[in-house]
Amino acid sequence: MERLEPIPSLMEATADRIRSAIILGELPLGSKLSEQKLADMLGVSRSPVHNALALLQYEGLVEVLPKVGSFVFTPSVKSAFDLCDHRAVLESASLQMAMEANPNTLIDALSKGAASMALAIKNNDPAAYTAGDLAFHAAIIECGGNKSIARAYSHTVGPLMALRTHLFTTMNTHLDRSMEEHLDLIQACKEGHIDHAMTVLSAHIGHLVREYQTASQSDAEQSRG
Amino acid sequence: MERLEPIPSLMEATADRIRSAIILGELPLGSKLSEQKLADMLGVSRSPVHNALALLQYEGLVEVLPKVGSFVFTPSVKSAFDLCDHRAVLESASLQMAMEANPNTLIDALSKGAASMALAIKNNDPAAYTAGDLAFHAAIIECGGNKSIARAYSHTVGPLMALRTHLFTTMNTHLDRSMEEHLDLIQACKEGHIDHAMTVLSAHIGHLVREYQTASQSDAEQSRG
DNA sequence: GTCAAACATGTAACATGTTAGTTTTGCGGG
DNA sequence: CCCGCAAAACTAACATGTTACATGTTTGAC
Repeated sequence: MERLEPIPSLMEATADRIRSAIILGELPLGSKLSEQKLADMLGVSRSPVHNALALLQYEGLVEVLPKVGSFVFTPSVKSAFDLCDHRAVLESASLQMAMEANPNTLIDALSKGAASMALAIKNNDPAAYTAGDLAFHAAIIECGGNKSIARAYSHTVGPLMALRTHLFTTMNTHLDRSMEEHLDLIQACKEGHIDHAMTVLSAHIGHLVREYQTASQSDAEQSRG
Repeated sequence: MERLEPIPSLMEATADRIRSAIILGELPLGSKLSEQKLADMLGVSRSPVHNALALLQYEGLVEVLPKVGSFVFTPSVKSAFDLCDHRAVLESASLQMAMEANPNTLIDALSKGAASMALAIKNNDPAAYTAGDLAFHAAIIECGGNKSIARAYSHTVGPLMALRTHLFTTMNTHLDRSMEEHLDLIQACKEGHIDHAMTVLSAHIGHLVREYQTASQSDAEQSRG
């Protein structure tokens, strides 16, 4: 019999709902999260909300001030850079590990991700593109085969997704260039050029950083204007 | 006025006590942690214990099976490797960042750590040596200046400390070689040879991995014998 | 008028009762 | 003797009452 997925606890379900709300931008950055109000809103008691907020604090999406309250995280430009650099480090290392251990598995997984991204561009479906992008990069980590790195990586996903959403109005993602970089990466892997692949990957994430930077600058200008 | 450090909550204090007990080997690997019994033992109610266990799960020191119980983590050889590799990745990256940003600060911090380690060897004080070692490597991360990486790094510390304790009977740490590697690293930094410094660092952590491996093999043989 | 101390209010942390799910055990049938 | 099933004991998850803390406001002294 197939291993069934564990039934999510109420706490986890609560965390999922709050996380989604943050990532989707329904809860603005920095806004206060009263445990009582969240409990009433979600129709549960305070316990699961309390524990869910603790979990989200570990993920970096929520900041908890003891005895005062919880708030949606307020990322600085620096922290966005840190997240991106961190991600680049983990992905580069995983890419190298994957290429040394089982390059074909990696290339297959990357190709699959790239295919769904290409389809998304064709259909002009940004959400699908983002999903494909996530899968592409998750595949690198997955193929690296290091559980500890995978865990750390997963903790960068939520905050970066939230950033992307909240800066979306001013972010103009260059889908074509992004797509091309992914294909370059696959090509480098196929040719066995690990160093070049790592360079491409770092550059790719570097572009993401620069987009966050310009987006946050635009945001700041809009705030002043 | 200097910023005072925040008073730890009961939950955090509870987590600290359980963490220490695991790292010091008072709670054996894989042993069951009943929330009720821990609460009675520590003289607190179940709530802070429950939340503390959730925190320790996030740190990787305990595994929680919903509705069943919590257990001290049971590291496999693979997971020990993963932790070491992960650490090597984070430290290498931080070393590079620190060398590019403010090499002198880094060298000062490393020298300070190395000094206390040398003193510990002179006094034949293994605990002090471990503390100096921790400070040395923490300094690399600190000087890297990336908060996201620092957070991930801190999550590798507890499990690795616990491993070290539990394998201590069979681990014969080569203090002299370890000390020498640290000094080599500082020298490479002073000369500005970033690549060489990263190589030395990776090799140093690689030695740690190999010690875990031989120690766990000895353990296995003892179990059979 | 200014400053500080008492107070009122709102908050999460903690304690504990209740519920629901899991594991173990013991008994009866094969 | 072994297997299956049922019941009991145990466990954590959840709900909620209580407490202690943080913070903003008012008031009284100077």
